[in-house]
Amino acid sequence: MAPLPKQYDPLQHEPAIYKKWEESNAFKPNNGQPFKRQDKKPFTIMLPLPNITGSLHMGHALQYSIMDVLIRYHRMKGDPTLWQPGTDHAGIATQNVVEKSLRNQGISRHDLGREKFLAKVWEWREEYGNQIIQQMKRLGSSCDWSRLVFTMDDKYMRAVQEAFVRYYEQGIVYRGNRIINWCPRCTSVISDLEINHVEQASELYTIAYPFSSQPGHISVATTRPETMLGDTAIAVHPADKRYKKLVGEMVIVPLINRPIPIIADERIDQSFGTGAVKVTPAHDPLDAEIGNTHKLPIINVIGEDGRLTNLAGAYANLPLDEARLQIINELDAAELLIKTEPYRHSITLCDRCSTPIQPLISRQWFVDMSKLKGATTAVAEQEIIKFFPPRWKKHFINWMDNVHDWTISRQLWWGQRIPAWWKEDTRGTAKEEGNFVVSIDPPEGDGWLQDPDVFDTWFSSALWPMATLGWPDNTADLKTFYPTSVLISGRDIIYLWIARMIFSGLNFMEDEKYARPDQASRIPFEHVFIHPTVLTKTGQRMSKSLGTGIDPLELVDEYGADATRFGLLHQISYDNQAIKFDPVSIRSGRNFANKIWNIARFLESIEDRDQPSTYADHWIQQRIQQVAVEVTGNLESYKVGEAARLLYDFIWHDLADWYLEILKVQGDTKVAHAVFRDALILMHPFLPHITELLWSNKNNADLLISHPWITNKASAKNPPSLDLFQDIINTVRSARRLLDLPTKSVIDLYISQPSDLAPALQTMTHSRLVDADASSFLKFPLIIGGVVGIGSSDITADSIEAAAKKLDNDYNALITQQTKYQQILRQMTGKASSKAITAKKQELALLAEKLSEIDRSRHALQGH
RNA sequence: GGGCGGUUAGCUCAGUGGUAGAGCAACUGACUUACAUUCAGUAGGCCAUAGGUUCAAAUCCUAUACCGCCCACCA
Repeated sequence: MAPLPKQYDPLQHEPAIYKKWEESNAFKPNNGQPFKRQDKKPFTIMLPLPNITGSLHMGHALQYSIMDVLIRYHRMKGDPTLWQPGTDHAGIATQNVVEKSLRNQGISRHDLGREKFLAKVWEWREEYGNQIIQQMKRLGSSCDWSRLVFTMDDKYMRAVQEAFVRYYEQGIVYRGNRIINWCPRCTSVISDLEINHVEQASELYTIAYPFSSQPGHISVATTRPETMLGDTAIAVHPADKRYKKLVGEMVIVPLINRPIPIIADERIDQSFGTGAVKVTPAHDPLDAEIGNTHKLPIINVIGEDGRLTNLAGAYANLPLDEARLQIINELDAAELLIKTEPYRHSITLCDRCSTPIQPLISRQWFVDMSKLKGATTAVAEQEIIKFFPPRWKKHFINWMDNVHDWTISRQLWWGQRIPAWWKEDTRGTAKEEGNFVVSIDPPEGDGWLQDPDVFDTWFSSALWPMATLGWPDNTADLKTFYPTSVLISGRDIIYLWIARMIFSGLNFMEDEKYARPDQASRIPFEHVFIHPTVLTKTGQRMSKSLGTGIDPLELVDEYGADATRFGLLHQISYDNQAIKFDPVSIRSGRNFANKIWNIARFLESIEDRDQPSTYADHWIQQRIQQVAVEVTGNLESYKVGEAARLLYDFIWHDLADWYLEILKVQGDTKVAHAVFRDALILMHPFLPHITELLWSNKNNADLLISHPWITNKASAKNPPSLDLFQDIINTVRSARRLLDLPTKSVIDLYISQPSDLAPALQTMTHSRLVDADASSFLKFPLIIGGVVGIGSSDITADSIEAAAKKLDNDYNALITQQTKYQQILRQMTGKASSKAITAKKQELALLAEKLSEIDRSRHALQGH
């Protein structure tokens, strides 16, 4: 084999290695072999399905790195391992993207019509929809690509429809006319989870509503005067003394002269504004509830186009902001506008397009959460599903406790059509019951029209763990891989997706057909691992629109996939909710890969020798066993960052800095090769490409990706320690600096304890060991006890003085410490555990020893 | 309005009861034949503040401040 270059070039190797894996079938569970009677439980991760509009960002890069580490670890452990990939049609997001590109050509989707528009979306999807899959591969993700699923595959859509029909039959899905969040720009309803509350400067208007049968008025504060056209009551708190007598009176809505009653309701806050509130049941969620209680009429004055409706009389068709201006002006002219004051309050915006949301009443499909939340909360509460880190359990339960019914219909074109049928196609006229049929196929007979609406994207992705495995059929895959092992995600989709998968799974797997006797067998996954969010170095959110994003693929191109993965993983901690990403860590990942590369080069270059094992050989063997145990433990508990750091420190410091330096002089090369081989195994999940490459360079017949993990237990109770050796070397090195000895001059060295690493010691310190402690030697105490003596003709009077000063300083520092420790020991006596006291006494003994060593050294110095 | 995180060296972060660590940056030295994407070393911290528990607190408890995130129907 040609000699390896000094520097590892990841770009030259990574794609070819990936190809080798793909061709080997390693990504498939059991290497693609049919399942026999499995003794081992499968390990399965469902990929949080990326949108087809997506391209890889930093958050993905981290998430996929974590998942790939766990997948590869379990695969090597011998678990039948499945990483199920797929993409999401992403209704609103995709429709918006395609609409935007059409708009650039001056076309609206309405110009094309539904069918032609959908054809365009499919075209777009063909071209760009799998971009992120390619990017995942570049990162080394070992998904089973043969199972790639798209949420609008025929089979998947069938499952979605099936779920809807079953929910309907169970009475969980219903069609209702209720107040919902309407986005005028998306022209669709959206769910409570797809809105954002943003604080904004605005005005609070106080408006006079005159009494109808007496002089005077009642004052009402509002931030949205235009909704007054839909007012059907004024509400006050029943205990409010100011208004008690007025309850039951009628007032006139200004400008439109509609009489409405004053009602009493406990939901009113007496302390806010005037304590009297206008009630607009059609356009405010709280008002809708109040209206419902008091059986108030509902007047829809805001339409789905964001303009006022015909019910707004003279204001019909006006855009909202214009209507507001006009109404304020007219109120002012009529002297009914009492005051206008600046006011900060939060408005709701569409999560997708930041358009202000209009609450309005509309006929939509809903999932009745009251029927699902109990079981869902229970599996979290009883830890049938476990959260990592555990604090997310509380978040989850809290959200479930307060969850509202879920609006699942969307007025979009791109998506999965709702399988409901009726005779008239005018939406809204279909009655709640009796006037439509819910079934996958159209009902018998002519004239049935399908509901034009599509499902919320999350309704379909909620079925992901089941539907990708073949549900509603009770397939072999479903039997084998469901429940999956762990769901790994950022915290942003805990409610949008994770919660919905859980209640979908619990509900649909209950059917006898699946033979799932308890909740533990129905849940979609056993663990939920919430990983940190990736922020910019300054703690900002990474976003394309803010220009704060960093493209992970650029990092991959510059430093390689392994370096990018490792750099990210090295930065995370199990308990952290966010990392401030610094690209320097990727460079350091690249350096680490290079370090590994050069360790391999070095091991290639040394000749095998038949030397007996040294103490260092035993030490490194024990160390890697320990590391293997700790890394394994960390991976089992999702401490991926901790595992990465452990490996980094072991490889760089223990193995390269110490062991290999010793090996240059003495030691068993067989041990070195074996330890490095084990290190490659342990590092493979983190740096899959370079480890695979070096593995094959070592003429291993198998692929590392499929090689068994190290499962030995750490054996030695008192593992050998290199402390003394390291202490000697460090002490000699700093003594050299102190004495200003030329780097290359060979010194005489006496050590108080013998070492079987004497040859290495001499080389690493440029010294010649001597048996006896000559009186002319300068003595330096070791940290762990003992002393080294240094003799050299290069020692000058100046350097002796410097050494004396240093020793004095050290001595004084130790005296201070000794005093402190003695005091602590006195405090501890009689109160602390005997173990702690013994430890403290030992520390003191060591201190005393060091002090006397220094003292002797000082005396010796004075002799010079 | 509620909840959850965080606050440790210039920067990014480890460290869950025994008196503080790493990497990067800075500074000093070295092209030591695996690696200058390297090696050896130096310096740098009242562990946010105030109380409390304890022989002993960065660590446990309580408040406060600041930063971040999540949830929420205050017109």
